[in-house]
Amino acid sequence: MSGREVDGDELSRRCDFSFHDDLSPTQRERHDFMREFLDESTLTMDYLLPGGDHGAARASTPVTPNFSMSSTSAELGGEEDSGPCSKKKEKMEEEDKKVSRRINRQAKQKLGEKRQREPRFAFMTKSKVDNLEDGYRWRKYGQKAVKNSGYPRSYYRCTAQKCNVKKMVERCHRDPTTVITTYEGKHNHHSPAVNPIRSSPAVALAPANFGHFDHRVMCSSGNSGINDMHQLNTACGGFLSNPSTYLPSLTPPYLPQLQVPADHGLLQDILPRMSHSDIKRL
DNA sequence: CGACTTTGACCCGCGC
DNA sequence: GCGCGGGTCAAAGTCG
Repeated sequence: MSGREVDGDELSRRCDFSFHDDLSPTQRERHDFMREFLDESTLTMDYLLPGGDHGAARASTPVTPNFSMSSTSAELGGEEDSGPCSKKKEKMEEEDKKVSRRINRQAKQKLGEKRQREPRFAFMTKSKVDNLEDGYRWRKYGQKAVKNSGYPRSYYRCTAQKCNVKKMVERCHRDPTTVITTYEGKHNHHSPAVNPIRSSPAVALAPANFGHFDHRVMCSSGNSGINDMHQLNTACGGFLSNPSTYLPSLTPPYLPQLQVPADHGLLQDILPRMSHSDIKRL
């Protein structure tokens, strides 16, 4: 990644657990109720950035045919392939690749194909390790420094074929013990068996190692306009009502707080299967 | 040797 | 139009 920094203000806001300025009174009431409930049950849940840009349709800039080929194909096209001059040839091929990539993108733009964003959701986890084991295999494809934060953001893609789920992992700069994991998209396959050799020992699924987490999970959706839990759950592709779809290895007993009995109104959207005794405690 | 990580370069969209 | 920042690509390096 380049040394360019990424604004950490967003992270600051994300780390502000008491944020609910944009909620209506009813939503705020629900929100407060949820907070109260969650605080007592050690599970924290909150909205993040309801006005965030994630998933928001962006106006596409008009395609301008002015991308210059003067220093690439046009220029290179006039040169002769001087046999042993393989370096030159390689350079030409590289340039050609770049140009064709650019042309592809512009062609897509012309066809009105906007870069589409899958719904996203994020959750915060207290953890010593950045990349929490979630049962899927991920390949890191990028990392960027976060502005005003000493911690970089890492970009991962699911390694399964035809599955373009991505996740971003970053540490909250206000609370370095908190890891913010943002998922984008939904897996189109079952979670592969986790290779015990390759998985990090710190995140192995043994309950003993689960002590690295404090069971505090914070869910959010970056989609704008999401202002109640049901919408949030929907936008999360059902994550909240079925977190194991996304976090198969964090199913009970590892995430016991994510269980709730039926018929508890709002709560069941988020905590679908909590035991009666848990509710009684409230 | 394949899978994965690292990292500089690049592209795109947005705000000014 | 320009600069900035988020996100992605892809070559090179590393590891088992």
